[in-house]
Amino acid sequence: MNFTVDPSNIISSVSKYVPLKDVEILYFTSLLLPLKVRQGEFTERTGAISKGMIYVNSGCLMTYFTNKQATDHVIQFATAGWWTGDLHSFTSQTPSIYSTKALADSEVLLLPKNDMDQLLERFPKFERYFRIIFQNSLVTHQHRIIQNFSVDAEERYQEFQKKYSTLVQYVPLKYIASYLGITPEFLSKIRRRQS
Amino acid sequence: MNFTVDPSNIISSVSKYVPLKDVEILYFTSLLLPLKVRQGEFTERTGAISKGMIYVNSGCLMTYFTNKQATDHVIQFATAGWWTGDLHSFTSQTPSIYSTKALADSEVLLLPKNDMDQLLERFPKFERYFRIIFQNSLVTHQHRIIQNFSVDAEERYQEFQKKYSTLVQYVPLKYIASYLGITPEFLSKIRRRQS
DNA sequence: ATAATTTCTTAATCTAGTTCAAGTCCTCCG
DNA sequence: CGGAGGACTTGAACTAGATTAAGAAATTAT
Repeated sequence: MNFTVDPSNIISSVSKYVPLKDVEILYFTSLLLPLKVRQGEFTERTGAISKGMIYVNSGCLMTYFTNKQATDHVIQFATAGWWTGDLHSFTSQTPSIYSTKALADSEVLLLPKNDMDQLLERFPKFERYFRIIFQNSLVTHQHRIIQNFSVDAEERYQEFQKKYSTLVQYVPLKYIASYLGITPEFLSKIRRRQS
Repeated sequence: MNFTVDPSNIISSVSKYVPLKDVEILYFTSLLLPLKVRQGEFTERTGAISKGMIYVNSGCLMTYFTNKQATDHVIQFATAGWWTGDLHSFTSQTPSIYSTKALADSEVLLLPKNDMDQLLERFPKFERYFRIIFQNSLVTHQHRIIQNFSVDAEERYQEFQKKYSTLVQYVPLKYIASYLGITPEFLSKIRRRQS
């Protein structure tokens, strides 16, 4: 381990849902692999098996899917305090169909599958934590599906601006377009209309 | 309780992920509220707070969202062995924005919020079960978002037919259209093309 | 600085999917 | 049995958003 990351962020994130004892904190943090990722670098790559769940300590990453026509589709942005990665590849330990890339210099904590399994085995308390994390994420995903069906691109962009006002400043517009499910050209049109 | 439901389905569903002792089975099933729902009846309604997590023992339900323009958007179908309901309303105990309706005469098991909380408190083993359920569901939802962005309606319909071949027979086409994010008229066109 | 590359915008053309309106087919119910 | 309402289809007109191609602006590298 060539550098360390202050684990206080992730600990307080977990503590929001389950109270932790010192021994649990110690064991949990011992499993986390700190990683520095420079802007443009990848933590996960299409075709490779997921290295683990990724907790963003600082910076910003995005996860996207590349289809047969070689167009990218952003499925999520993750800023400090979020978990990201390819949950499917992680769960099934099969080659990933997603890539995860840093949009800014970032510090992340990696929790490999085996280590997570052992963590959950030894301290079932963490089952609760991840159950809540996944449950909340599920609500968000359902909301996004509805939104994509029942709201037009312009309104979706406005909601995005509200919800991710910090991101809007440094995430390239083409990725925002992709996240919204439209082309960069069309996002341009929307932006002109607005001003 | 005016009738009972054989709990062997739900027990074997849970047992697939966590081994259960008799006392756990007994307690768990004691919490489940059996409900008979006739075709066309609702288990959940927009504006009301979620009654609980809904396990489908037999039959088929659908959950949908109605937007300001009064158009329905199906977010999921649930057949035997699936959980359904409005997870957001369930989690936050706020009024639901979804409705859940039976597409066929069905038997469901209701797990109210308080009871689930107590279950998880008393037997943390169930945290694991629901963690896995939510984790898998999350993977499915991510896949659906990607699919809606990168695959056209015709291909989406074909995938649907493969994946839900049992449903296709008795779910009205307009609901399938809604699930796919298109109008019934356009689905009609797609179907004509195919034959 | 200047060149090179990527990002963003603009405009013209095109298309997947919508809307509206009408008609057919089913099913269920008195 | 007939009729009433919902489910499905058809077609014509329309529109949100895609595609293509080009240029302007911003970053990055040399």
